Amino acid sequence: MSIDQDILQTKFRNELQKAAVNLIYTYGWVTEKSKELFASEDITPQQFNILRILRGSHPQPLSTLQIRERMLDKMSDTSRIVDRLITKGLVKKGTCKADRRLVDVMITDKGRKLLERLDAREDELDNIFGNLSKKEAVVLSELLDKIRGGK
Amino acid sequence: MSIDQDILQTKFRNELQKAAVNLIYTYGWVTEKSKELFASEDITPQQFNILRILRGSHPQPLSTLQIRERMLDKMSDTSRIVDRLITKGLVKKGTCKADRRLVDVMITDKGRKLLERLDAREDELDNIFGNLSKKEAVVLSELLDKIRGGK
DNA sequence: TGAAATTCAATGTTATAACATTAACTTTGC
DNA sequence: GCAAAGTTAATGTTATAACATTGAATTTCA
Repeated sequence: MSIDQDILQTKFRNELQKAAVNLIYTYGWVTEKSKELFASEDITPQQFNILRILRGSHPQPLSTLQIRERMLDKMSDTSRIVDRLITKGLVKKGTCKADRRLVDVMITDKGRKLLERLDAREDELDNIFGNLSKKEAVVLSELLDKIRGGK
Repeated sequence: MSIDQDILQTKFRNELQKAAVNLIYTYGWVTEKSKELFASEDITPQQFNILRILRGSHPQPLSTLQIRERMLDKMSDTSRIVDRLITKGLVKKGTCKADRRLVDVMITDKGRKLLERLDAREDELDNIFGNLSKKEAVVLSELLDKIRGGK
């Protein structure tokens, strides 16, 4: 369905505004879809993001700042999301011995097993964008890069 | 800058995943930019969204549900955002006489004056997408529509 | 008509974003 | 070596998303 029909606004000021509204709307649609998958493991997209980052570095621990640098959402509230993952037993943390300001955050076996279960369902994630061909996905990425390009 | 360089992840599983990550990342970039403009009037994007909807119907009031239906983010917490706008004196509400379950929400003169000040700066909003040509914006909208197309 | 079902706004709860501040710790410069 | 500056994680605050529940009001239907 086109953006004109999906929202009740019938006219846009210009094509740029229409594309901007469409981007915001489609983002909501995509995150909504992905949440369904994560909810089956009782985690949120941000919690998944941190788990994936920690698996990437395992068994090397990462500090809160290192995790934040690798997140899509740079300003996110890493300390508190990590604390929620600790409550769930999916990560653990301790003080870094070399620099006691830092914390060593590491994924637990339980956390890694959870990710393995999600790995088996990667195709469901890909299916969210399944209506696009590979070529269309490339064009989309190029256009998105270009939006941010001026900076 | 391309998405590969913007985030520290060097490889993606496929072009679909790369486009998905790029969409999420670019959404964050765009909303960040637009927030700067709204912050100059001390409102948030969601509060702006509701004000704009109410201006569209003025002087006819809308119920909470009617506002929500017109918002980009359907599940958003309309009652509480409206209450924050009331605190700021930008909207007012009363009980609908025809159906006392509903509330009549209407934009105030102060709210309309705020929107008029932002109207004068529409070009700043357009500039967020200014790196795209009109044709590219059309292609982007078509691709985004297609993502959601399969339902 | 009157009970049941439905609609609607308000409110409660948890997770997050974005920003500011604080306190602990380390590095720098003298 | 020590004071000042810088770094880091934690915490506080406000706004929001998403979901569930509640209670008031209305509609449906027997």
